[in-house]
Amino acid sequence: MTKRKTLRSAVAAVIEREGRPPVEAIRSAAFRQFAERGYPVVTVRDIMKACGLTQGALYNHFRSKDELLHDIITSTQAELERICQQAVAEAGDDPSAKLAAFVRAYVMRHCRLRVEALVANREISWLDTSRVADIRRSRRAIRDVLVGVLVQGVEKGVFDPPKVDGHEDLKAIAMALLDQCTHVSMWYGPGGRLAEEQMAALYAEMALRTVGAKRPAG
Amino acid sequence: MTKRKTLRSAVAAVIEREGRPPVEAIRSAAFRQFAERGYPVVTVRDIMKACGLTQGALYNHFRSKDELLHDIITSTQAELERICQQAVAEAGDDPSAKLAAFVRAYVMRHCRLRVEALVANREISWLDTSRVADIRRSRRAIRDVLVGVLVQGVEKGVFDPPKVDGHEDLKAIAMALLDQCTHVSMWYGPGGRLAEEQMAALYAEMALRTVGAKRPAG
DNA sequence: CGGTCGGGTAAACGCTCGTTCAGGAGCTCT
DNA sequence: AGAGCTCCTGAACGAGCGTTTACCCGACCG
Repeated sequence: MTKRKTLRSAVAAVIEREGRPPVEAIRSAAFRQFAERGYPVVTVRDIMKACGLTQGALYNHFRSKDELLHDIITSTQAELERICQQAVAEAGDDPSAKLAAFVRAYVMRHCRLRVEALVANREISWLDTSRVADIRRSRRAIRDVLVGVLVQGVEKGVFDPPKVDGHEDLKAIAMALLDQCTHVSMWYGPGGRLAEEQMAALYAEMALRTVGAKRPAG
Repeated sequence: MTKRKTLRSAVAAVIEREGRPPVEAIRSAAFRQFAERGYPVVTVRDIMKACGLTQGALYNHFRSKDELLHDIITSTQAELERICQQAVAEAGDDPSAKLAAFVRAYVMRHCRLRVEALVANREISWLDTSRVADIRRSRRAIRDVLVGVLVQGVEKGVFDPPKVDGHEDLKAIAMALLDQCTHVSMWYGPGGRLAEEQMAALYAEMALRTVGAKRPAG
């Protein structure tokens, strides 16, 4: 009936132990190790040992160590881009609601998928230049979503952002907000005092204050 | 009279070309390259070629590549710690003035000494654990200066920071502010629209808004 | 003016890296 | 049952790393 003990190949052993096929196990082990120690010092042997295979087996699933990194970063980054756009799109017309939704989604994701976010943000530079361009484009897209919200808020008169010498620099403000939210993944841990939702709420509030959002009441 | 042409050794050649002794030239070349490409992928040969010497000469000045990194990071970090403490100390008694002074000094430094700040913030993890402890201690010290200012502001009733579920988490807010200010060094460049002083002013204003500082007028 | 010595050179060492490849084990299909 | 396919093993390869070493030059001192 059961096919438990009939599976005895190396790949079946991985599935039994990890509950998923080797490709997934490799991706996950790589994520963890890249996050903990950094791409250049994690060896192919390290990754494969962590999922109970030998070095050579990597090359049945990825063309190179570089492609492995590119693969896990792009999937994470694309998902993040999708989440941010969706959050803004679903938040209605109010710029404050859009900003809050954006920040909440962004922070939630960076708390919940800490490891993935950390790798995607810290390890791009090891990719070769053509691959790194992809990721930078996606980052710029996310930044532009945020800038769009800020512009709209200013035009509608519901944001009153800081000015330097009489002019706003919304791009700089957007960068500051993104830096703040992104690097939550560097220090937030499940041991912290605040839950993910509380972090998201705190950061949304800080963002609204930063841009000078006029409050519904008070 | 002049001793110009009498200096013809390799060390003298470095001084003539770089205007400083080899130790300094090595430190500076290492800074630049670590910032651009990251500690693990910059080789000893790279660094020494950049200042016109051969690999072996490094070991007349530093015990190892690791010690070189430790040396340049600790000096930068100690200076930053000093600057932050001094800024707060000289700002008088008003928490808002202290916060603004802290942020201004911190951001100014991260704009002006972009490269140094970038290395000190990004490359610690490659040091061995006993050395990394030093740096973390210094970072914590800086954070605690900021937390101190926030606590004082709240006690005096001049700050009204965001609350989650009725409680403030000043440490989280301090981390958010520091993340924001620190990562200026990742994207700020002399080509940007804002000068260093303008960046500092912008970030100080954002910080004051974030903590809900009551304004002197209005 | 010859000895001393700091600080350079260039070759070599041992090691580990990413990657390749010949060989083999187990699954599926007829 | 056996061919064929997928996928893993484990040894091997060449390159590049940080570091050590033997040697040497030029400046300084009595």
